[in-house]
Amino acid sequence: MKELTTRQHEILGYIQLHFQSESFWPSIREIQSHFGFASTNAVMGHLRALERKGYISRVAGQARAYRVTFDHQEQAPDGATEVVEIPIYGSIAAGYPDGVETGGAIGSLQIDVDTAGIRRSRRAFALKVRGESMIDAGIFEGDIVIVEPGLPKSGDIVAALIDNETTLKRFIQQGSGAPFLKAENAAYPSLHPVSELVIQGVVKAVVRSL
Amino acid sequence: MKELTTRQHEILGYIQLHFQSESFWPSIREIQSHFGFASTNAVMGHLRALERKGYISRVAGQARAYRVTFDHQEQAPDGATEVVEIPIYGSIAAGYPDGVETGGAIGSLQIDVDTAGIRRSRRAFALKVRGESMIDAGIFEGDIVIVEPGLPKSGDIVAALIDNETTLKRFIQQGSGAPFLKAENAAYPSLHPVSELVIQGVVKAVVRSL
DNA sequence: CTTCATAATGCACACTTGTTTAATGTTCAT
DNA sequence: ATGAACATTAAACAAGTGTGCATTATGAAG
Repeated sequence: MKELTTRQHEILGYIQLHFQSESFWPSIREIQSHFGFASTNAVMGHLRALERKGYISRVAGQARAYRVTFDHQEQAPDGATEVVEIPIYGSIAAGYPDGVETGGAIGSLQIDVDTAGIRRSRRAFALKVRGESMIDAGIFEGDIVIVEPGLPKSGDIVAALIDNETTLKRFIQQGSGAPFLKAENAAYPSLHPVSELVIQGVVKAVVRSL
Repeated sequence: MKELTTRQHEILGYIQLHFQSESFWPSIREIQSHFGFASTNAVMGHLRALERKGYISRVAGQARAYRVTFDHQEQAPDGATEVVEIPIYGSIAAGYPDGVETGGAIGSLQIDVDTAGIRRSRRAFALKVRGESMIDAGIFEGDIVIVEPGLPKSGDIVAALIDNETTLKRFIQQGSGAPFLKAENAAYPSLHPVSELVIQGVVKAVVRSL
């Protein structure tokens, strides 16, 4: 594939951008005005060059009738990042999620381990958030949190089993004192739990579909 | 969504098919001759109907300048959700979110299309969020938003190009009035942009690594 | 030094294409 | 039967749009 000059590169970039945002191609005069040319022929020359070099293909005489044949924006070569499938639970009834029987799962998602911030070795799971106790931490009802089993550090958001129900709270441990759980919502009280505190895991990522 | 008549359905099918195979839209006369109409006005009526019912959106007076807003047919045939790789940009400088300079990507993430709420056909990209203008919508600095190029509906969060910088705002259009952009942070003003508003895409998902 | 590709101006032409107005006939629910 | 939405014909207009020719200038290659 022949190289493009700077100007040709800009033109190709613009028409692809225009196509992406408008879903139809720019006319020659639209390209002209975008680049501030005084003549449509400046554009013509570049389009001819792009076609000659094989980047686009045009239909002669017809309006906005062309296509980008060579996709200029190459894909990032597949990195070493690994994609894992994570089951989504609506709630986790009694203690730890069963990783084996996925009967309770209400769905699943796939995401690469780097983005989710998890290790493949641990069995991560996901929860669909109910309630608004973490709203001040930017976690809303309907969001999906990815939880990795493990011990929390102070400040982590954890999935904790309280009254037989999984709840999201911020885990706080000051000095060597007893840890407590803080709801990130001014309307909710903090919990100073007794010994019966079961931490199911640490929230590693939040995914929200809009 | 209002129902389509048989004829309207055929027309919509044809223009989508034409777009798929040619990557640009058919002109009115091309539609006309494909269906054997004796008058361009037969097509005009159907296009008006399709636009009125919200299936397409047209640019008045311009050639082949429209788009299909509601994707009528086309459904993923495979039950297995598909994982796509999405490039992450730190910012989009001069209006080229594509890989014109692939160096712009600061990473990539992989996620299944269902969770991200995107279509594989569109070229989605991701942005690392800077600033706090969307804090009230639960989008914080450092979050990653997945953006799909396309036209926004009122209430959508969009990536918009303002002063040569990509910014997240909520897109509001009341009735048929001019749209404006609203920051989801009480400390930030709303923007009533002039015509030079470039919407780079609609935010479909938010991913936060903790 | 000449030649060639790139880059751009200026202008006019002609085809492409969207749009309008006027009319006719159909189907369908009220 | 009556209005409303649908379907289509017909002719003409105006704007959108691609294209050609003439011309100038620059930098790299031969």
